[in-house]
Amino acid sequence: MTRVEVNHLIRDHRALVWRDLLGRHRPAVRIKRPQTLARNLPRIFEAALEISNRRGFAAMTMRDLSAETGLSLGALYAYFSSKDELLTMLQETGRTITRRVLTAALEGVVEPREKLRAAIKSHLYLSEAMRPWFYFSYMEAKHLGPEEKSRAVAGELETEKLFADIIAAGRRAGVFDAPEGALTASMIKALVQDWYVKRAKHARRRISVDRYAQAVIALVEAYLTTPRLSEDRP
Amino acid sequence: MTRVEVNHLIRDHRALVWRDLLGRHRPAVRIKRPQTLARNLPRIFEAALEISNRRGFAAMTMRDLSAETGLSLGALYAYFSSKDELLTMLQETGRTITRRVLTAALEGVVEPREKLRAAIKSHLYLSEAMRPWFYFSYMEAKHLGPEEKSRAVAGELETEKLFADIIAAGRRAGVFDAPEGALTASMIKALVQDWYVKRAKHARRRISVDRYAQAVIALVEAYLTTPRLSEDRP
DNA sequence: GTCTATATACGGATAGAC
DNA sequence: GTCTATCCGTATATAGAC
Repeated sequence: MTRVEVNHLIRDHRALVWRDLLGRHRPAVRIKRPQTLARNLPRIFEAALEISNRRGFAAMTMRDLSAETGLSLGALYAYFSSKDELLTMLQETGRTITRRVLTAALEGVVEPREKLRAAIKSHLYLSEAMRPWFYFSYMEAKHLGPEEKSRAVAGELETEKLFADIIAAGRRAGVFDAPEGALTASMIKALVQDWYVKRAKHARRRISVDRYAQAVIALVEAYLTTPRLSEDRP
Repeated sequence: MTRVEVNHLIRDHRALVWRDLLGRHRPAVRIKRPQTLARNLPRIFEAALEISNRRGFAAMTMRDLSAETGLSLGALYAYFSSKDELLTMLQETGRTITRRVLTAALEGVVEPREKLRAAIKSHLYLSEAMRPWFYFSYMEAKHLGPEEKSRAVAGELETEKLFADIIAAGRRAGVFDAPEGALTASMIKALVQDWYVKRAKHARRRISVDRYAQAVIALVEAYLTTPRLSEDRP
């Protein structure tokens, strides 16, 4: 799974994700012409992510968004019914695309070592291609309403389970020695998240996404394939 | 380094941290009697952390804080001059105590393996004892003003450098094989942060801090002590 | 569809009595 | 030191013209 392949998957799925999104928010979106929507909604989303990721969603005012997009306050409210709904729409987009692309990226890969590598890489490449969305989802998840928050948590666990299932399969196949499979999956997820949450730091150090991916893979594989020694302390 | 020892260190240093803090904010704090300060300021801080960690600092209103502490709006402003200064005070407290306790915890430990284990454990135990502060520092760091933000970043890097220095020393001593020392340090930090950022998840799974510490240590030691194979892909 | 102008409410912060 | 009452700015959201 290369960066280019992941980017192709993103392109393939993006249109479907937008359609899903609009389907779920029909009454709020008062714009009728698909062309207008396609021209402005992505700009609104990008601007909202940019401002929110700098100062936080709560601190972003509709006037900021208006200035950044070039649309008036009144116009903005034709694309969503409230600031809160904008938050929900943004979160949904990130979650949906993550699920779709990751599923597609792993289709057909069966050998556990290969599959684990592919899962780590495609997650990293995906987060690289859509960094603002990932960062936003991570930082603003707790500001969601109860039902949206529980969807966000479910999405997180789904991704984590993907790693856990690969490790479990590897154990059954005898290629992994994993005394803490679920915990290892959770640690992999933490490492992947750190890539996009601390993006600026890694960039300053000139760490490329491929080098980071290799480091994570090497770390995890050393753990999963080292014969466990019983001298390890309790 | 046990949990109990870390808790003792926290207790020993707490008073000094408070004094530092008040020294730096003298003009803003209008409360004169130390007793009154000692009774109310901790309550204000706890309440602020509790509300902020649930809904975000920006979304916390002074009226919320007033309700939660039982102090009136007017009274609150005798303890700090603005909501922004409250944010700064909260951040400073967490940073200062982290630096002091971690330094004290590693005093006298020299053997690299031992030292790395002690650093991981004491960081985890510390974050466990002061979870609200750690979570708050992590989530709200980006909402700080420029000079406070750069202090926060410096604090992060200081902690990370602590891990990096131990790994470098271990490499010189021949006990660690670390092709990516700095990156490994950054990954350890990410894993430690995940402990307190995703606290609820770990609690739900009944993962104790000791079990988590063991998993992180085992993961990292497997990587740092496995002879590197050149068959690893580029 | 998009604009300007505005209703309405809520937030941070202060004044001044006790 | 703490309270109540209030100032003043700014936020979200809407009305209605174009």
